[in-house]
Amino acid sequence: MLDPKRIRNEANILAEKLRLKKFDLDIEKLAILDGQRKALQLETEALQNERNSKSKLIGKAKAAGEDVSEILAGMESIKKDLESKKEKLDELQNALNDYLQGVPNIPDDDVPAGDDESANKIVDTWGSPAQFEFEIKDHSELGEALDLGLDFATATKLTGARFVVMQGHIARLHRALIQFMLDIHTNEHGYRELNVPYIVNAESLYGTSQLPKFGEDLFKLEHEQDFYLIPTAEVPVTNIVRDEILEAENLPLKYTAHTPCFRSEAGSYGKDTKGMIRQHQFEKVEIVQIVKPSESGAALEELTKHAEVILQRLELPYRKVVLCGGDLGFGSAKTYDLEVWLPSQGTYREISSCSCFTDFQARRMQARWRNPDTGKPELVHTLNGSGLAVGRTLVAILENFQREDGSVQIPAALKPYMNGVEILN
RNA sequence: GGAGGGGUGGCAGAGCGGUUGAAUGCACUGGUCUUGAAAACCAGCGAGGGUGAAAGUCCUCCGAGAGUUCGAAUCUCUCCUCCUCCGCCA
Repeated sequence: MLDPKRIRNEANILAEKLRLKKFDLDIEKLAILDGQRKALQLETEALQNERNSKSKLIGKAKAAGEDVSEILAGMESIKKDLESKKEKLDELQNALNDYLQGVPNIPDDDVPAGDDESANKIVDTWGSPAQFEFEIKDHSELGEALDLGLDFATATKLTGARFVVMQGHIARLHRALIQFMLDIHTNEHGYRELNVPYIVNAESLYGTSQLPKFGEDLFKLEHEQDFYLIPTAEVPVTNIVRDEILEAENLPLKYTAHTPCFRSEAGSYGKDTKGMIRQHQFEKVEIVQIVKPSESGAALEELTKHAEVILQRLELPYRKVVLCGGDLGFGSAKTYDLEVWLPSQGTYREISSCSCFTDFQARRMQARWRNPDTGKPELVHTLNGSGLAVGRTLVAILENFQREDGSVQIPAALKPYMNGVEILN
């Protein structure tokens, strides 16, 4: 959520910036609503004040044994008046709040303009795609051909479309990737490893802004309480700081967690129907940082680098792109996508998305730090990125390290995790 | 699942219908004292919001929500959550 004060004071500037994100800020509607709010709030609070001071008078008078009927006389009308005003005020504030909840974050100044992904800018390219002397296969062909490999048919029986069963060496490779990623982030990049709930409440989803706008992407549980399966570890991990005031010396907080992610993938029916690219359940190693506002720009660069290291160690060719305004996520001020080379598609596909949310999530969560310069609680900045999406990393390895006979070489960096297995066949 | 007891400021812990946003202690910040530190003493010290140029001022918040009342941290109801005991269980 944006700062309501800022919207009040700089509506035109913000509207201009939000146009980059293809969002049309309704300044007029906001001005009207806020004008009504202001008037009504003043009246309501004046009435509350009157009620409070008269009630205190009654208390005093009673203690002194005096007659209170005179003071009591006007109270009934104040009460009624207050009740109706309060109700209207609540309605107004809800309407304002609903609107503000739907306003996306302001893009950073260096975010390129553009309507869709075609306007994203390539920042960096690492490695070069291998040249194959034979006809290449895609990951599902490769995986299904393996004796102990990918088994989509069984998963369909067990559950339905967009799930997979991994067997034997592939399952091990999947597990090895998780260990490998977590080890690097904890040992080399300074993140604390967390194990978190895979089910969260609605409040947490509001905090990181999956709700109220993106509820259709979530799996909701049938339960007395509003419980949801997490769509990403970002939700439980970032919400750790919800309603907290952090001490400056404890910042930055750097967390990593491996979790499954559950997405209903509503509205993506035609896309990536084959294979493991888009599943209802996949696993991810997430990295999250909670930082002082002045440090969030540098933190995004660092965090993205941390995700890149994984790709480099795995010898997977990739490129780094900065998302243009139109492609930027709802809460993000700036996002780098890391895209890995997929030989079967002859293109780069997203394998990590690293974003800085500035104070957007922090305001929703009331996640603050005590600024020693002011002594006051101020909002933190939050960042997160995939480091990396495990299923897609597995796909990339299968495809990039495939050999003519359909076997797959394991990248050297994973050898310590594979119990001697060097080739999948 | 059953039975009982709790949830108050950074922490501990009073308050159980009226001048209580909340005693007291610890912690923290500033000051006095001291060569310096400690101790002692004095003062300050929750969060969110409105309004205002500012000083200030007003409103809201004692797990959450609803209710009773002129007035609720205090009374009633529902929910959440924690602890102890019993049962079941990976």
